[in-house]
Amino acid sequence: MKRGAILRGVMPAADPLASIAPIVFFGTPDFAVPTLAALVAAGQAPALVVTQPSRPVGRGRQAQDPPVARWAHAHGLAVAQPERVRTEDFLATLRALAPGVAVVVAFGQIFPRDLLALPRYGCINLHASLLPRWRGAAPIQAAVAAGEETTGVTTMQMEAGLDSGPILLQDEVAIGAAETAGELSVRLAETGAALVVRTLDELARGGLAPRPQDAALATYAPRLTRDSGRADWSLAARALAALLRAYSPWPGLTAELAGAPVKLVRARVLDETAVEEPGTFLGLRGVRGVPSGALAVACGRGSVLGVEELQRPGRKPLHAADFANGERLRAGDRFS
RNA sequence: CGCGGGGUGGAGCAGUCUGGUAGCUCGUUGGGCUCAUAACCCAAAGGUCGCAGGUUCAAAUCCUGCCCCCGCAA
Repeated sequence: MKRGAILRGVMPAADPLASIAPIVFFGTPDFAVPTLAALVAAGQAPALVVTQPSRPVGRGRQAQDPPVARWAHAHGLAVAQPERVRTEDFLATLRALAPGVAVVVAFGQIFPRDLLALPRYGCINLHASLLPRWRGAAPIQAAVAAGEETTGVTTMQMEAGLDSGPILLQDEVAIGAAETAGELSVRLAETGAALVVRTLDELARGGLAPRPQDAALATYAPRLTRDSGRADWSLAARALAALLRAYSPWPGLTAELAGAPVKLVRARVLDETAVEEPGTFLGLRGVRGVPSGALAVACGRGSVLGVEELQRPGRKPLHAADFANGERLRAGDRFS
């Protein structure tokens, strides 16, 4: 083929993408899958997919491969699942590949300097925020929790600091008024996948102009923990609603009622005011578009939250009216 | 054999420990009342108590096995 082209006097332009090959992909959860798929679709299938080892997951008994591992296996890609990437063994494996670039998306392990310097074009990370805003492990949740209306995705050149590397490309994404972090994450993963493909393309053509981050504008989004989600009723209903969306589906926002935990599954700000103590149940309210209504609960500064769906541990999520019936809720009962 | 909760009229629950054929809050249907309401009053329909076996004069309740649902293990 090549030869034929030359004979016809048409020098094939060297494929620019060849210069950054081979690609090594690092990623683990669902968020990383669209990027991997996009690379393959763009004809830039990684020579190696690195992902976390299988771990026991779910109610069932068995260890399960992380989503990226499953996808890679299903599509015949080479997969490595090192317990730790910072071992000499693993670095040697990588060196043997002589990667042009590493693409890192929600991998879950910190890269040692040796690894950062290993690929000829370095390591490129997809981060789910508009850096320098929301560096760290939970950028999507942080943006939603802060009640922001816009966030985005960033590709950056990785360096030793946490999400501090020079910005390559960014794409803005609007946050829906009722959108949960889980839902937003799905959209950002898609947007990010396209951005990564574009980034690699421009990298290969030499068209990227890395912009250093303004560290003064940086904010941090620490990893959420299981008990991040305690409902604080002294907060304004608007803040509580934002937190609820941010902590959905994990870790969830939990309150206490009658001495036992209740998870708040869905809620909205109600257009009314209350003089009762924060946490006081005010009654069942009709809400347009919500057949089962909402439990009105007093929050900070007289605001009122309408809880539309809630769940007791070990039970399935219930709509407001069902919950109120089953629990024999009466106005004046207190959440805490 | 990772830990734990649960399956009772259409919905959500109580009753199970201390066996004696089923109750609560809703919904549904019919009627009444009201300017009006996820308001109120009256009446009615609707249940093989997850499945199978066992113990017993008698099982939702005790014993055995099985099926299904869900929470937590970042």
